[in-house]
Amino acid sequence: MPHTFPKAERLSGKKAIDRLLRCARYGHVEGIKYAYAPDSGQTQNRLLVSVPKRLFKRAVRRNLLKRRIREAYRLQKELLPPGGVDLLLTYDSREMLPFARIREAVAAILTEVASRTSHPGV
RNA sequence: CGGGUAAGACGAUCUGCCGCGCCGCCUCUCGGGGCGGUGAGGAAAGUCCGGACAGGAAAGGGCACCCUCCUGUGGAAAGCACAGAUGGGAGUAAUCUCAUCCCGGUCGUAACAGAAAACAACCGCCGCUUUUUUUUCCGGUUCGCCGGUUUUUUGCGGUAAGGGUGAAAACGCGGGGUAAGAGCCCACGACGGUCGUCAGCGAUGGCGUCCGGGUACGCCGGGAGGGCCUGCAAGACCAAAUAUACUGGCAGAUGAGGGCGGCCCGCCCGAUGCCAGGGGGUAGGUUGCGUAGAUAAAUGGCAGAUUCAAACACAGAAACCGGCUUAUAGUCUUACCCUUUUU
RNA sequence: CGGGAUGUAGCGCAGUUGGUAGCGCACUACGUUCGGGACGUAGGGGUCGUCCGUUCGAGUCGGAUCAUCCCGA
Repeated sequence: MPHTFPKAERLSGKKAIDRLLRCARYGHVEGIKYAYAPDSGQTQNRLLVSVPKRLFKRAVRRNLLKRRIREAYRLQKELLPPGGVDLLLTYDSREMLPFARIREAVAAILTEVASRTSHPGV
């Protein structure tokens, strides 16, 4: 699997986001809250990244954190097999976490979501 | 050498791997793929001014309301820039910084302190008057006193020099003058103004001349110039689903259609129902939009090298343009100032 | 993104032509009561969001800055 992140893998549009939030199941690891909803009808997974303004007032810092989260997802996306899963990652710390910590957190989230969506009976 | 002032520039570069937005070309199994190009700032920020652009309102003009206010030049304009003028303030200095139209008003304020905060009054000083003289002194004496002077006291008047408080005290100094005093008068100086002249495009300044005498701040009025309101979430276009103005067709009180559990019967409610066209209009999309131009929003991650004390300043375009203000590690250039040392 | 508004005691608010910063509730002490509440008396508590400027003197006037809140598809 190539480590790419094209436009089709980005979650956009008001209806798609409404569907995700309405059907979402939530979780939390260190520094990041996440929500996911399977069976979006798409063949690939889609990702939405958010860093609240109330945590970081400066746009430069929000942009940097969003880029780090996206990069962490791009490099580790094989942990979550493609199957129409929509995923929302929301930053949830007042500290600027370094890239290594964010990568670990995203890996944990992807592993957890993959186990729950691909083996629903377990 | 060190410290400082002013003006200006930069505020990372390169290599490897992976990755992103937009544009062009090629390929294509129409999902995509390949190649090339391009891709954040000096403030992109705050939203403090101005302009374009867009919509709304409006015959024209005035009042009201709001903003601006020394001079010249630049500029589309600006609470803009540059250069200057006058008067303060900071600094040893280079230099920085603040203020600024004109005229008027029985206009207001000046806390505390102080006699008084600008009208005056009070203490004091001076003149006249009254009173007290058992109590100062001098002169005259008919030895009873008389006149003057001094002290005390009453009233009237003159005066703003003195009152040392305050952030601020009614031009300064010298002389004359007076009962005592005062710009009351005079000389010099300071301040404000008239006129003349010279310099300057001008604000203004120099010189001469004559005149004047209560300060500071604020408020209100006057003059000149400018200003309609709202803002890209403005505005324009395309346009699902649902409801529907309007038009046409069909069915319909001889019951269309709906409800009672899916069908039949039965019961109940009952005048519109179905189809097609169609305008406005919502979600959504396109445009507005730019040789960066997205639409949940692109410049990043990892490793290394370089100059190096350190690559860790402030900070991310969302419609555009000209300014202002604020944040900013560090580096460089030019001019100048100060201190110390050396020559 | 574009428009607005507000910061004063623990909380809610006053505070005009600049001159000792106040009110209500709350708090502390005392009184009252067998005890508590209520009531009465007395008292404490303030970088007036922050930094400059004007002034002899700013909560107040003029700038800048920070924070919070509201409105607009």
